[in-house]
Amino acid sequence: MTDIKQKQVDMMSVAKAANVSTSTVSRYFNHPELVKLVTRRRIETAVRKQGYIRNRAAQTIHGIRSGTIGVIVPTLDHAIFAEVVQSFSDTVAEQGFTILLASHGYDQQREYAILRKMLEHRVDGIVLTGLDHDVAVFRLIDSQTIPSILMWNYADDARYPSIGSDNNSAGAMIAEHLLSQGHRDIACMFPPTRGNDRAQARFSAVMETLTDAGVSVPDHWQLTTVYSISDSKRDTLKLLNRTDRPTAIICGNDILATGALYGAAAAGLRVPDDISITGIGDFKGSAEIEPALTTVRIPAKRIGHEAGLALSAAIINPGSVATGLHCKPKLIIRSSSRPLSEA
Amino acid sequence: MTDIKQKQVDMMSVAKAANVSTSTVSRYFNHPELVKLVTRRRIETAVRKQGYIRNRAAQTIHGIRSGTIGVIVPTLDHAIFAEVVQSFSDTVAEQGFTILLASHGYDQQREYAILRKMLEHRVDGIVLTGLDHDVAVFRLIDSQTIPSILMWNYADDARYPSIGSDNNSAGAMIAEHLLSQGHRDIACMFPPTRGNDRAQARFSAVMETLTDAGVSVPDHWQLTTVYSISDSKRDTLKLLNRTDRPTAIICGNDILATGALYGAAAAGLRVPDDISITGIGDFKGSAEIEPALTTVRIPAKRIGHEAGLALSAAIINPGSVATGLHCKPKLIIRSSSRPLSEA
DNA sequence: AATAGTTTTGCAAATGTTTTCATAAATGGA
DNA sequence: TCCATTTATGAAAACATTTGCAAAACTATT
Repeated sequence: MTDIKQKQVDMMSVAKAANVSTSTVSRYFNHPELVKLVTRRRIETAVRKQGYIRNRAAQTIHGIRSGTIGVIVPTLDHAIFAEVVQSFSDTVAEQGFTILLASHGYDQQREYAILRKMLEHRVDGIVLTGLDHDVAVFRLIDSQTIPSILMWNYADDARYPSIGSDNNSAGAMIAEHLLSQGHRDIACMFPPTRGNDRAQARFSAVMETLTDAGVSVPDHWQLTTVYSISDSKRDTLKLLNRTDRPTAIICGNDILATGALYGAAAAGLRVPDDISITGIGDFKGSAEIEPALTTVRIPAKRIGHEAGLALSAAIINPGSVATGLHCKPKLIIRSSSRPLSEA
Repeated sequence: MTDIKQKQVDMMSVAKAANVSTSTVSRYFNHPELVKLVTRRRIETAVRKQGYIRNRAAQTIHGIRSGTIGVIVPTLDHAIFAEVVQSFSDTVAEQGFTILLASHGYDQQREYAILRKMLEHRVDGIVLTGLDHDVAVFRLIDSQTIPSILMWNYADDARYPSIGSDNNSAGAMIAEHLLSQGHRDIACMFPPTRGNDRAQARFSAVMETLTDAGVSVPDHWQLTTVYSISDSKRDTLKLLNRTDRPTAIICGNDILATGALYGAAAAGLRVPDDISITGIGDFKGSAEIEPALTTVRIPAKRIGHEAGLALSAAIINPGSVATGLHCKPKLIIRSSSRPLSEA
C-alpha cells in the first residue's frame, strides 16, 4: 500500500485521467484543431499532472517520420568537422530534427555498420562526409527511400547531391598562389590520403598544378604527416634541417600548417622572409596566429547550414530532390606567404 | 504490371519468403540458438535478398532498449567538447549504442526542450555537460527511470553521478602556481560565466586563492572575453597597452590563453620574460605553441571514455547505480610562465 | 420542436515487432 | 515400434500509438 505502483504513463493513462479516449489524446497532439477547447484543457491538465511524454517509437511504426537525421563523420576530433556538425545540427534542429551522430575513424567497414544501425533507427535522412564511400554503402542507401546528401566536398557528378567545397580547386588555388609569387622549390605536407578523398583531391590538385607549371616536387619533399600539430612540427623541423631547403611549404590543412609554422620557428627561420607556409581550411585561430596564415577558406559553417537546409527540405517535401551546392573555397592571403625575393 | 509494387520489406515479408512465421524470424534475430540451422539459413537468404532492416522503433515499444544515448552539450564549436563527445561516442558504440546529440548554446530553456525531445525518442540514458542545470531539467529526468550522468565537471555532491574534473581545484592550482612564482600583479581573463558552471568555478577558485594570499585583482584587470582567439588577442592588447601592467595573466581556458599569447606578441612583449600567461584545459596544440603554454590539463578523452563506460554499465545493468569519478586535473608547467625576476 | 448540418468523439483496425503458450516434429531409449 | 523427452515452430496477444469511419453531440434554421 505504501509503495505506489509506478505505472508507466502512456496515452491510455492520460486518456483515462482526462476522461476521453486515446484517439482524442492522439488528436490533441497531432491535430489540436479537431479537439474542443474544453477537452483540450482537460487533456492538457492530465498530461501535465502525469508528466506524459509522447513515445516517438510508437509513432514511427505508423510511417510517421522519426524526426532524426543520421550524420556520419570521420571524426569529431578535427575542429573543422565539429564545426560543420554543429551548424548542421543547429539548422535541422529548427525544423524539429535531432541528429544521430557517429564517427567511423576513416574506416569504410565501420561506416557501413553505422549506416545499417541508423537505418534500423529509421532515420529520416542521411548525411555522409565526403564523396567516396564503399559501394555497399551506396547500395544500401539506394535500397531505401530516404534522402541523403554528401557533405563537405562538392562535385557535380557525385553519387548524391553534394554540398561543400571543391577540394581540387582549393588545392589548385593555393599552388597557383605560390607559383604566382615565384616559388619553384616547394615542399608538400599532406595527411594520409587513404579513405580521405578530401586530402586526396587537394594533394593531387596541388601536384598537378605544380607539374603543369613545370615544377616537380622531389620525393623527400613530399611529406605524409598525420593530423597533429606536434607531428607536423617535428616533420617540418626535420625537413628544414636538411641542406637543400624549399622556399615554400604547402600544407594539406591548417593544423599541419600551424605545426609547420612552429617547426620553422624552432628551426630558426622567419616566416615569410625565409620560407612561406600555407594551409587549407582557414580554421579558427589561423587568422590570429603569428604570422597570420595564408590559406584557402573552406566555409564549414555555411556548408553545415546549407546541408541542413537542403536535407530537411528534402525530407519534409518528399517529392523534391535535394540539389547539390558548391560553397566555393576562397584564397585568403595573409602574412605567412610572400613573393620570393630575388636571390 | 511493369512497375513492381515496392512493398515495404518488413518481418512479415521475410517470413513469407522463408516460409516461416514472423515469430521464427524474430527469434532468428534475437535468439538464434532456438532456431534450427536449416531454417536459419533459409531466413538469412530471405533477409539478404529482400534487404530487410530491422525496425528498432517497433522493438522499442516492447520496452526493449532503444540503443540510443542522449548527449547534450553547450556547443561543439569548442574543440574540447568535440573531443569529449568523440571519446564518449566511441566508447558507447562498442556496447552497441548510438548517440543522439544536441547542443543548447548555453541556453537553459533550450536544454529543457532538447531533453524532452530525447525522452520522446526513449533514449536509454542521458548525459549532461556540467553540474548546473535548470531545476526543471532535473525534475524531468527524475520523473523518468533512465540513468543519467553529468559529464565534464566533478563534485561529490552533484545531483547525479558526475564524471570529470573539479574546476575549482583547476583554478586554484593555476593561481597557486603563479603565486608560488612570486607574481602579485595578476590579471584574469575569463569567459562569461552565465550558464557556464565550469568557467564560474574556475574563476571563483582563482579569485579566492588570490585573495587568500592577499592579492587583489583590480577591476580593470578582470577581463570578460568570449571564447575566441581574436577577441582575447584584442582584449589582451588593450590591457597591455595601459601604463600599469600585470606580470601575469590567468586565462580561463587555453583558447583565451592562445589569444593572450598573440596579444602579448603584438604588444611587443616577450613571454615569459616580460609577462607570464597561463591557460586551463591543455587543448591540442597548447604544448606546441611558442612559447609552450603552462596550463592545467583537463583530461577530456579520459572523461568521455569513463563517462561512456559508467553510463553504458548503468543502462545494461539496471540495478547498479552509476558512480561518479574524479578525473583529476593536473598542472602542466611549460614555458609561458616563469618566476618573477627581482625588480 | 423538428430537421439538417456541423463539430466532436469513440470504436476498432492497423502498424511491426516480441513473447508466451501450445502444438508439432524430431530424437532417444526401451 | 512405441513412448517420453527434447527441440523447433506457429498462433495470438501485447506493445503504444494513429486513423478511417461512424456515432453522438451540438448549432442553426425553420
